Amino acid sequence: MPPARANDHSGADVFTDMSCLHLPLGLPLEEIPELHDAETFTLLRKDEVLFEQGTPFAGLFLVRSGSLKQVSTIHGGDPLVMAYAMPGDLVGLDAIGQNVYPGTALALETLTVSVLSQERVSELGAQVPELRQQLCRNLSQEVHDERLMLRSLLHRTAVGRLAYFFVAMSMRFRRRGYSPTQFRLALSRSDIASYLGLTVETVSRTLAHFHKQELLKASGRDFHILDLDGLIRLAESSGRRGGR
Amino acid sequence: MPPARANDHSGADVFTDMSCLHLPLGLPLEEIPELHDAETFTLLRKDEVLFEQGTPFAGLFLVRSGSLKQVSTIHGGDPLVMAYAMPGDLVGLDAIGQNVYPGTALALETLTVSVLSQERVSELGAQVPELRQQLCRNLSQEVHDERLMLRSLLHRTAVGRLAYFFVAMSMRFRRRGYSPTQFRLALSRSDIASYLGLTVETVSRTLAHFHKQELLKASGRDFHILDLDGLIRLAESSGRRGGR
DNA sequence: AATCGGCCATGACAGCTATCAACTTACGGG
DNA sequence: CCCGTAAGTTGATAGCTGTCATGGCCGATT
Repeated sequence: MPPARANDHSGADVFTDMSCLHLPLGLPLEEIPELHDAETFTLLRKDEVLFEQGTPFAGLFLVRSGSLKQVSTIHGGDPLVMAYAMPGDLVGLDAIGQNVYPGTALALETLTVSVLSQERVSELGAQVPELRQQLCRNLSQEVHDERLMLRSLLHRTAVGRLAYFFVAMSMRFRRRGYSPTQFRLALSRSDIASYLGLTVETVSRTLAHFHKQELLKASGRDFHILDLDGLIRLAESSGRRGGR
Repeated sequence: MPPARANDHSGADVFTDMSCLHLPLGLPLEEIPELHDAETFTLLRKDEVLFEQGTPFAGLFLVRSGSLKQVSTIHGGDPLVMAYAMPGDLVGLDAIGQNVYPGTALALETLTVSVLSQERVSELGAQVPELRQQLCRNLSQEVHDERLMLRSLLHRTAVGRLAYFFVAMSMRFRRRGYSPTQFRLALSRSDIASYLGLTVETVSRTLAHFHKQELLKASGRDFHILDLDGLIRLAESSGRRGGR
């Protein structure tokens, strides 16, 4: 655990580790100068939307502080929590397919982002062609990781899903230079449940179970991982469906 | 609510949108001449592998006849069926992230593919820069669709998952110009189960259920959809997890 | 300070599905 | 033609988890 600090842009090739379980579309492309010295900061308060599902692509956003969730609604059904973005994550990349944002980005708390407008993105893409390629690669990589994660979640029980979730979160925080064992998630239980395909009650019960097993202590939205290896073990083995 | 329009992706129903649920990485990019007059055909018999998980990217493959499945193994766990490719599908695109094939491609029956070697791909990418972009877009699109599908599958019961599966298959066949109500899948029940995160028994029972309801008749690997609308209704509503 | 409402936890119960097991069917080889 | 193995089906059972209902906790508003 590198004793990194809050606004850590060190971006030193973080991707050497297969970036397993990289939930949102976060990229280590913070070397883009435009993202740093930009006075193009935006501030949002809780529950304010950064962009809405279905609106045309307007730009990318780098989370500076706070966090947001991305939710997609199918068909007027329930909105599904698709991703959680924390400081350092780049948001909006998944709009490149349709030139439309596939989900609504909603601030979970006071949030500041720096904006990379569409024009700026195009410019950059033209100026530095390898950037586009790099972006594409990273997107592809992330998205593939997530696909794998989702497929294995399909085969896992609630215990396995939540273990997987916290292991993933732990890795993300570690990568960002924060403590991998103690962190705060702005997501509600309900958000977590939606994200994992469970119900609030099951999430609650499973957290209580983890607590009893001395694996993870949750109080409100603060989490303290006591036995990461135990969680990893659960995440890997605790699937019950379609074993073989 | 914004006047949802072409932004369907979200709003509009997932099924009318053609590209949704496009299980494998199939692209309509058959305009590439190299793919047509290529004498670079390869023939594989059942159970032979086209490429193995973890091997470096060597090229793309266009399925000409037969079909294959792509399976990924995590951690020495059970192999998961990730995708099913039928004639017209382009396979191997998901290797661009890591330059490594993320899964093993296995022929489900006698299979012919035309090969687009890595060099050829690079050449083409250089010659026609918009091709690369197009490819990237399509990949992104597909992968996002699949992400949405997987997330909603997480919230669905066996009935919902299988209904979803067959509706998706129906769409794919329709897109390819085949009958959307009668088709043959080379996938075994076990493959389908793995693909959907269920067990063989549940798949079997659910198919029997569909049969009784006059929704879908399955005999062996031949499927005959009797009530597509009914299946769509099930696919959309038959989720039980995390309602709100 | 009191109240209201959202979030969270917990219990009871029912429904769904994995598991185990037995059986049938399909298919390929001797 | 018979048999052996794999694939598919069906049944019984147990376990997990969704649903419904209750109560506590906390923050926000009055």
